Amino acid sequence: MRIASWNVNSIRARLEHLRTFLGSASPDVLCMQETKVEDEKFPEEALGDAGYRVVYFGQKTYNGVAIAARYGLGIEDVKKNLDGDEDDAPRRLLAATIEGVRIVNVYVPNGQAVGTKPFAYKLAWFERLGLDLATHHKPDEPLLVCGDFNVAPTNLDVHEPKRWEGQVLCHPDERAALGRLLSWGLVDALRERHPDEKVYSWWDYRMGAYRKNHGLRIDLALVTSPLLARTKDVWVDRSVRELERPSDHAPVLIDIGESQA
Amino acid sequence: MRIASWNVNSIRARLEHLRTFLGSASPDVLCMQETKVEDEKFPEEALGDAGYRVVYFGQKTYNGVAIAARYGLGIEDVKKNLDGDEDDAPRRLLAATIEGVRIVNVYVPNGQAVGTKPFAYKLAWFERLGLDLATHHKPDEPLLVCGDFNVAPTNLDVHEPKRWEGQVLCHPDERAALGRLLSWGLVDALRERHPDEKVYSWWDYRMGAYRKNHGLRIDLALVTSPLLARTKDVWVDRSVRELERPSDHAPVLIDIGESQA
DNA sequence: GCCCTGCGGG
DNA sequence: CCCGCAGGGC
Repeated sequence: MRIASWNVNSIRARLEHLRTFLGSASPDVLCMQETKVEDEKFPEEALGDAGYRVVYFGQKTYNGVAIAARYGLGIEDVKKNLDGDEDDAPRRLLAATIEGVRIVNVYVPNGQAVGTKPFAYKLAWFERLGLDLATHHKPDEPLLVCGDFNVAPTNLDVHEPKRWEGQVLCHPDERAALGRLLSWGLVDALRERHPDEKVYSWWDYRMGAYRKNHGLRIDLALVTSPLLARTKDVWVDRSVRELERPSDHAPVLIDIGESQA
Repeated sequence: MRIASWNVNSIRARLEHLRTFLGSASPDVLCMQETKVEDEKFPEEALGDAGYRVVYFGQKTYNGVAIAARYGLGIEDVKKNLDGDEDDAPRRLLAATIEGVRIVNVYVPNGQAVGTKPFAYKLAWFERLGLDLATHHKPDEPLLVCGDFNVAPTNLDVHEPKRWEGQVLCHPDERAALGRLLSWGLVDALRERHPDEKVYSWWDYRMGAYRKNHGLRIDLALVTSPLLARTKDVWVDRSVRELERPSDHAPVLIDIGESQA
């Protein structure tokens, strides 16, 4: 089973690229972030025409998450947002079980700048995500937590660590929060498979960052040990980041083999 | 010599279509309206790459006119706006002499709604245009006045005259104003050559008007008798109106033969 | 830079 | 329906 995660930066602005990606990478499941569309206006038909059933949880202008799965795959036990989130909370989490794999699709708050209220909200959101996982799951279940984490785990995941040191996306407090999440029983699958590779998933639209490969790896696939054992490979597909008017993120993909149970 | 007139509805939003049109119709001269760009930001290079020299007279957001002529053709005696227009007047007229033909490129005010102040301004603009022509030209000169006139000359130029009766673009006062312009010594070249054809040049973006061919002919090529004698044909080229994200107008083209003088 | 939301103009 | 613009987010 191939699962992809992609911050599309507006699903309506990215429909053509979405078709291109589904056609070329052919994932069985696609987790999307920053769909930026309320559910009533979600382009369900376009996904259907491409051969995917989709569940979505979005809002106007900001945030919004969705999971598309190839027709024939069941999408079970859908969960929206974190426990305790009010109805008007930013829509940042969508979880579902597909082919026995629990998939938690997250769009972690960006945090704006270190020391701000949004930054505190981001750190708290990480803690609440940890609580959520501990409440509903165990580290020995096949669980994938993927999405835009808005944190580069280590300096290996940053093109120019000096320039980013202490900045939002690279701050020790964010890395520690991610670390606590991992310590529960998750592994950063790409880094596990490719311990030394410089791989990025996001390049700022500004300053010609993509052209210069000034990127960060902030889109992650975290897996429990039973899923890690089934993981064949993890990689970033830059092809859609090369197109005209792309999302600022490239998709992360993970190939998972059959369960031996 | 082939001269085209096209309301592009933002030249920057239409650059790709513009290249397509110049490549397929291959006009020697292209008069554009609603360029919607200040002169400092005019995409002169794109036109140059396509093989055209260009003069322009535009402003931010609204209006704006330009004339492109194939390299090798001279662009002489450029005139901007009507006599008496202040510097801050809407930029709606650009005239130039090319290959001995005086070309007056106009974007007549829309008029918004009958009875409004903009409507009165539109009627006054027509009168001032007439004065301008009478001041600077004679009906026995080779003169072309082309552009978006925002008037459908007769009900033959309207897909559903009943629905448009008395409305702006079809109101008797506008038609009379256009009539006075013609009475000075101009002929509606397309109608002269095709007396009974239903031909439209503009279709509202809304209500699927193009799909239903609910159009109006408001883009005109008016010629003096010496030019009429040289006119081989006049037509509307719908090809660029069929593309994705088109202008709401289609170009009008006129083919003019060599002077016998 | 590129996305969103309104708004005003057509 | 499709432009432009301004303002905010990332």
